[in-house]
This record gives sequence, C-alpha cells and structure tokens, in this order.
Amino acid sequence: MEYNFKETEQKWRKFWEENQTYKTEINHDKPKYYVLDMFPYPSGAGLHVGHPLGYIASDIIARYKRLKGFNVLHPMGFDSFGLPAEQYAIQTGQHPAITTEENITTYIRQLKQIGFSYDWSREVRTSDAKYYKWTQWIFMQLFKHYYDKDANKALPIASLVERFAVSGNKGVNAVCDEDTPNFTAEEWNGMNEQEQQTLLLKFRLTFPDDSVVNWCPALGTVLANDEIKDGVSERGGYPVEQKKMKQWAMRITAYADRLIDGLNEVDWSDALKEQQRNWIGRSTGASVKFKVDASTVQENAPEFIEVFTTRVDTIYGVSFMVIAPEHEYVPFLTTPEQKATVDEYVKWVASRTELDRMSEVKKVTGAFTGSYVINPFNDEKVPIFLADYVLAGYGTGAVMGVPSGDQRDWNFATHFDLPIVPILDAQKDIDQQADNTKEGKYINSGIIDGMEYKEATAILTKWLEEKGIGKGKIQYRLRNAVFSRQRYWGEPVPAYFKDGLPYLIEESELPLELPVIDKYLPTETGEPPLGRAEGWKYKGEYEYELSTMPGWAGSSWYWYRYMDAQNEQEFASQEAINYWKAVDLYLGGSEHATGHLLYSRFWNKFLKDLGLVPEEEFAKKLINQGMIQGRSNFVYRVKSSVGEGKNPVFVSFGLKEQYETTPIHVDVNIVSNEVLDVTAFKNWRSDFENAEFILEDGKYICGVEVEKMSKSKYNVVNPDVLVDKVGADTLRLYEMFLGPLEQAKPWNTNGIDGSFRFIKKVWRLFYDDLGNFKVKDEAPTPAELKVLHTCIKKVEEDLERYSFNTVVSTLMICVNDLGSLKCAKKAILQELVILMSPYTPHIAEELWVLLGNEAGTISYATFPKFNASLLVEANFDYPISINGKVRANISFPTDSIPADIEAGVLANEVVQKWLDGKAPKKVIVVPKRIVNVVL
RNA sequence: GCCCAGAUGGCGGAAUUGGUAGACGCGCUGGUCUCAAACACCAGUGUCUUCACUGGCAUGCCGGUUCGACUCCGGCUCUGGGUACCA
Repeated sequence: MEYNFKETEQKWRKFWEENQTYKTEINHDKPKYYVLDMFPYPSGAGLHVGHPLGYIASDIIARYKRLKGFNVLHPMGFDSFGLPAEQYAIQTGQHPAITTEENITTYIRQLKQIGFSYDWSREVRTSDAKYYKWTQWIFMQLFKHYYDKDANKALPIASLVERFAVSGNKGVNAVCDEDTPNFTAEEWNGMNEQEQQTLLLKFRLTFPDDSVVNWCPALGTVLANDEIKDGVSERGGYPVEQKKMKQWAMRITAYADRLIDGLNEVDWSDALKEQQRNWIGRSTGASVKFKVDASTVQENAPEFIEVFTTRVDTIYGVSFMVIAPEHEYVPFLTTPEQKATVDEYVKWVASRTELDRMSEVKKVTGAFTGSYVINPFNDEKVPIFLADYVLAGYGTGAVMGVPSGDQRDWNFATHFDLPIVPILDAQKDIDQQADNTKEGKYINSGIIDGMEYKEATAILTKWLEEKGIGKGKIQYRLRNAVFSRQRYWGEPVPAYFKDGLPYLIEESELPLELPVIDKYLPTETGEPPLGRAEGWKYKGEYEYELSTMPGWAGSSWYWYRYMDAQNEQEFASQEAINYWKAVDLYLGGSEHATGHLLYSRFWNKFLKDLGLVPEEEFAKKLINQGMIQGRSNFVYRVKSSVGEGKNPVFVSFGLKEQYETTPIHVDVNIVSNEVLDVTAFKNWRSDFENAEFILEDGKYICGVEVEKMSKSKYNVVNPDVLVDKVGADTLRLYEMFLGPLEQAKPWNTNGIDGSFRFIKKVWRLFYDDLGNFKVKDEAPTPAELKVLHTCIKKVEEDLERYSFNTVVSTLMICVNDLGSLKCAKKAILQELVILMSPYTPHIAEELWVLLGNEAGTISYATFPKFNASLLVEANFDYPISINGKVRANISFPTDSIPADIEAGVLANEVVQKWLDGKAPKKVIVVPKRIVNVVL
C-alpha cells in the first residue's frame, strides 16, 4: 500500500484546525518559549517558495520545543500597510483595503497548506484599526516624552515643563535640538503658549522637522529611492529633485548608545551586530569652529563654520573646507564672481540622489564659493568649496579637508590644485596618494610639532575648549528617523495643527481611522492624498496631519500584540507581557538588519522606559534566513525559424552553439532536472503548439540562469504546485535540505525526489509490499538501538545549533539503516516518529496514531532521551600522520581510551618498528584524536 | 564608493574547537525485478595515471602562519544583501 500523502495531510490539517491543537494559553507550569517569524507583507503575487523557508525552520523549532516540554508561542500575522497596494489602487481605483484583504486570504490559505503550528487565534494585521490604534497610541507616548540623559531614559514632557517653570533649562540634561537656547524660569514663564510649545518640540521624542526628500514635481509627490531609476521617476520617467519638507521625525539618536550597548546582550550573529554598530556609527572626535573671513561674504553670513573631525591632530594640514551643496550658508558665502558656477553646481547636485552621490566618488566634483575661513591654529586663509561628497544630513554638513591624510581630500586637492601639506614625519609618498597613518611625530604643526598622536590630540582638544571654539565630541552617523510618508495606505498620525503647531488628539479618540478618499494620488496643490478627504478636520476646525506613518511603524512593536491580540484596553495586558516577556527566537531576512531590527529595538527600549515591558531587548536570539533566488530556464529558438508561417524550432542546450539562437524564458514548472516536458511546452503558449525540437540523447535540455524571482521570467515557484505534487511534508523536508538556512541560494527542485523517497521509505518501515501493517511489539536488538540513538544524538545536537539541513541527512541515514536491518519494532519506530515530527508533522501524526497513540498528541510527546552507552564502538582509532603525509591508525577498545600522551608513546613505538628501531625526531600529540610524527 | 556576508565534484551541499575533504541527497553508469517501462532494490561515481595495486592533483585566485589549513592571517576576483520613503 502506497502512502497517500494528499489524503493524509488534508486529514491532519483539518484535525489540527478543528481541535485547535496549537492554540496557546498562559501556563505557569511550563517554561515559555516564544518563536517568531518576521511577518510578511501580503503581496499580490502570493506566497512563493522563498517565504516558507524561514517559516518552516521556525515551525521546526516550535515543534521541537513543544517536544522538550515548553509552552510555545508561535504566531503569524501580516504587515499589511505598504506601497504596492497603494500603487495598485492608483492604477485601478480599488481601495487598498480590498486588495490587501484578498491577498491575506491567499496567504493564509497557502500557509495553512504547509502545516505550520501557528496559533491563528492570535493573528494580527497592521492595517486593522484595532491594531493601529495602538501604533498611534505609542506615537502619542513618544510625543509626550523626552530623553533625560541623567536618568538615561525617556521621561514625561510634563515633568520637563515643571522644571522649566522652576529653573528654566539650567541643569536640565536632555537630548534636544542643537539650536536649543538657554533660558531662565522667568523667560519660560513669560512665554506664550505658542512659544512654549515651539520650544518643547526641540525635546519631544517625535517632532516635525525639516528633512530632505526626493520630490518629483511632475507627479507632485515624494518618491522612495526604490521608485527612482537612473535619476528619474520609475513611473513616467520624470525628473526628481531633492527638496526640504516638514516631516515628522523620531529622535532615535537619543537611544544611540543604548542601541549599541544592547547588542552585547543578544545572541545575534556578529556580522549583523557589526552592521548595526556601523550604521549607528559612533565616532569620537572634536568639533572645531572656523572663523569666516568677513571680507568676501554676503550679508547675514555666519560668523563661524563648525566642523566635526575624528582627526583633530591633522588640523595643521587643512588646505580647504567643504560644505554640502544644499547647506543653508551657501548663498551667504558665495561671491558674485562665483555665483554662476555655484548655482549651476547646486542645481546639478539637486538632481542626484544621495545614493548616486555616494556611489560615484571616483569622479571629483565641486565648486569654489569665493569665500574663506581662518584656521584657528595657524591663522591661514582656507578656501570654502562645495562638494557633493559632503552630505548635509551628517554632522554639521561641513568638513575640513586634509589632503595628506585622507584619500578623498587628496583627490579633491589634486583636482583643484590645492596644497598638500605633510603633517607627520612618517607619512610617505603623499605626492602620490594620501597616507592616513597616525605613526610618527608631527611636522609643520605649530603647537604640536614633535609630539605623537595621543598627546597631540589631547593638547589640541584642550586648546579648543579653552578658547571656546571647539570641544571633544562624540558624533553618530545615525540620523533621526523620518516618520512621515506622503501616502494614503498607512496609519494616520493622531495629530492636528493649531497656529502651525502640532497637538495630539485625545487618547479616547483613538483609533483615528483612515478616511475615505476618491483617488489615491496627491492633491492638485501637491498635498498628500489625505488632503482629498472631505471634512477631515479635528473637531471640524483644525487641519489633521496629512502624512501617514511609514511602513516600519506597525512592525516596530507587533510581537507584543500577539501576546494578547484581542485586548481593547491596552496594546497587551501586563499579565501577558510579563509571562511571554520577549521573543526567544526571531527568524527573518538579513535585509532588515538596519531598518526594522533597529527601529524595533528603539521602540522596545522606549516602551521599557515607560515601564510597560520588562526587557531591554525584544529578541534574544536571531537567525537570518538567506534569500531564495529564482532559477530561470531557457529554451533556444533557432533564429531562422522565426517568421510568418514558420514552425518554431528549438535546439537543446548542448547543441545550441551550432545554430544562431535566441534564448527564451520558459516556465520552470514544465522543466524537470533541466529536461523540458515537450508536450507541456506545446500547450504552454499557443504560438508554440507546432514547435519542433532538435534533441540530444532524445531529450530537450534547457539552459539555466540565476535571477530574481519574478513573474515575467516565469521562474516563480509557487508552493501550492509542490504541495499538490509531492505533499507538504516533502516540501518542508526539501526546503530544509536545500542548504544552510542563512545562505542565499537559487531555488531548484532538482533534488526534491530524494525527499519524496524518504517519506515513502518511512512508510515502508510500517507496511510491507502487500499493504500489511508489519510493526511488532518486540524487544529491539542492540544494532537497532544503536541506529536510533545515533540519530537522537545528532538530531538534538543539530537542532540546538539550528543546523536544519544536517538533521535531514541524519533522519535519512536512520531510515535507510532501519530499512537494511528490516526493523519493524514499535519501540524503535515510535521514537523515530517523534524525531521526524518537527520536519514532517503530517505523516508523523498518521504513524503516531497507527502505533496506538492518541491523535493530536505527538507535538506534545516527549523528545527521546539519548543513551550514550548504546553507542560504544568496538574500537577507537587514533590516526597517526607522519611528516604530514603517511598516515596510519592505532586502535584501542573504546572502554580504554588512552590519554593523549600515552597515544604519543604508542605512536612512537609503531613508527620505530617501521624504521627498524630508529627513533623519530619528534612526536606531537595534540589534544585531539590525532598523533603527528616528524621523522 | 561604504558596511556585512559568501565561493568545496556534473549539481545542492557535509566536515560542530586547526586534525582521514567530499557525509547525505540529486544526477549519471552498471545490475536485479519486468514482455517492456515506471516504481523499488543492489553496486559504482572528485580528477588525472593504471587492467589492477598504487601514485599525483584537488575546497575562487596569490602569498603567509602551522607538524598539519575548506577552517587562522594579509592581498585580490567574482556573487549576494544593505545604503536611511520597497518590505
């Protein structure tokens, strides 16, 4: 009797759903374990085979932990706000909520087919008003708090207001805007409401701020970098410019240090932690104010230009200064003679995105303003340039140029023929390239001549501080996060404007639901789509914020909502939060390293400061699964067969060099092991129904290329097709067997037969060829026990180190060995079924019941205990390597494994025997199972 | 450009702490079963040399450390991810 996977899998999925087998409740008798997948954006293309990769792995861990006695929380939901649904709405006029709903329905159907043990009663959707009510609520808390550096946490703005009323901002050590003035209590109390609110915005953790966006005048909208290709809009190909706009910002920089420190307490890959550290980019250096030479500048020019440098010691080597082309000082610093050049340059830079600017650093560009600053250390006049390698958003938007010590400055100086002054005696070949060494003693360097790096830096910093023109400073690369999107399909910001200042709506008025609008484009006046909503005013009077929140808002706290998904009073009850605490295992793609994972950590820390959550870090352990790439197949059409009335002729891959051909993408679903299903191909496209083929060895072999998965390349593999063909268990097994989870890999189904065979082999351990159930309740033999316990040991070890692919090999070996032993003993098979169940839950459940157990209990069975004494080997080999070449083994019985030194002596004897008594030069015993002999 | 990864047979990959490279699977070859095929089972399969034994060469490229390197260090090449409004 063949195993009927279709019937069996369907039966158990229905059983699990009807019996709510995986519904989870708080249970204080068991240790808890929280396994979380990064929830998907429900795209219109449906689930593809890349999605389940991580979900299968996390499901395996969820099931494994249940076997280990944990109370497992394993939920799933949808990050359902986003750009694609909105773009679809713009094209079709259909409300994004409808598209999103349809897509989610498809996703759920597809996910349920693969047999995941999710507790679906906890499902969340970020676009659901019951959910985003709490996203808005958290936003409001951010508005109501500031970051106190002394307390090192967020505190209520109300307490700041109290302090201001008593003593102004004297003694207040808070994170705030750079331009915050000093004020006394009297001054504060003398301010009107508007002035006070304006000042408070400089402290709030979320606040409206000027930031630069990609503005497309033709479309009247802001574009994502993703929507820009080659400097023009992807839609329509219109020019894009950089424009400053009022945008909500999140003061994530307040948490910069805690975001760095927290990395030490989580079990994430070093690579990912390093990426976050680099993203935050904490650097220690100094700020220096250069006095502007007043003789050439325009009215209202600044007195000083401040720069940040990590190499203040190189200050005597400064030969120019560069400010960002969009810097606010530019008009004041530009002399009439230079105005034309500067204007042209600024215009050119405005047409480029930040990414372009950073990518093309080989080409040196810039423009001289005509003005100068004075180097405070040697009073030299230093020319001020504009250059696009300086970004307005980082530091002060101005840098000092030291050509001898920095390659980019060197390139710039060479291009504009500026002096290159050596500053250290150890610098070499600076006429050829920059030398950024910190070695040697300073030369041409005034007060630090003859000193070394450390001493010089200290002296210079002290000097700056004494003169009040600079100080030691810690600078972060991290910028405050822009929190506004000029889009429709996102959470409305629960704020309105009065006299140009933002105010929050009442908490009791949440959720602030998305209004209905006629179309999803910006208004004619360039306002965001919400500007189209009729009568959309707070209390019918005050303009609401028209931007919505970014995609990352809803995903920055969702793991808490799963803990108590239906709660209408709180985002989750304290009871639930304090039971589940934090995510024990978080699984998702590494492409979220500096986006989602950083924002989520930020919000989590904020919620902790408010005393609402217990843990500083929300995800204790993180695994990144690699992206599954598409694997396209090609057929090669002979060019001479193209034309009216001709039958298309295709030549097999191996023979295509003999013809002139055009490669054509062919649907990967009609290709198996690169062999084309010729009949299916003729049916695939009507213009190919009369196709002729030039075969090799009677087969048509297709070409292969790795590309992104996409509909137009016919390389999207839908899991539904595979589930239908080979079953969910085979798919689960195969996706895990494909390779290490973390590695990116192209999808191919070439080896899926092996996984399918495994399932059939397991079935044959239970049924003979005639369909008779052959399992007997007999005592297992030592050989059978050894096979089983080798498997238990390896499966447990590998799952504990998240090596999902090697577990499959181990299970295959075990089943093969039991097959060879013709083992049909209940005691052995029962344990094997438990071992398999995380990978292949459907067949495991079926076999579990066949062995006489209760249905639906296998997930909560006990993971088999490994018995080491069953694995005793007869002999234990010490390999001997001689001069690293000749090898031999000395064998010992396992119960008398010798100490390493003893093994060395024995090896010495063995070798002496070979050498007729001559002693080897050296015998090296390493604390491993190996002895090395040098002759 | 900058930051972070990766590269091992015909293919996917294994090698857990520097210790017998190629487990396991696919594919291929031969065999058993069959009228035949499919399925299943058995055997072989890095490469060069050889009837065979054996021996040489092999973990992207160049160099280094070590008795010993897929593994550690330095320098490249190529591929993937991120680069702040894709999610």
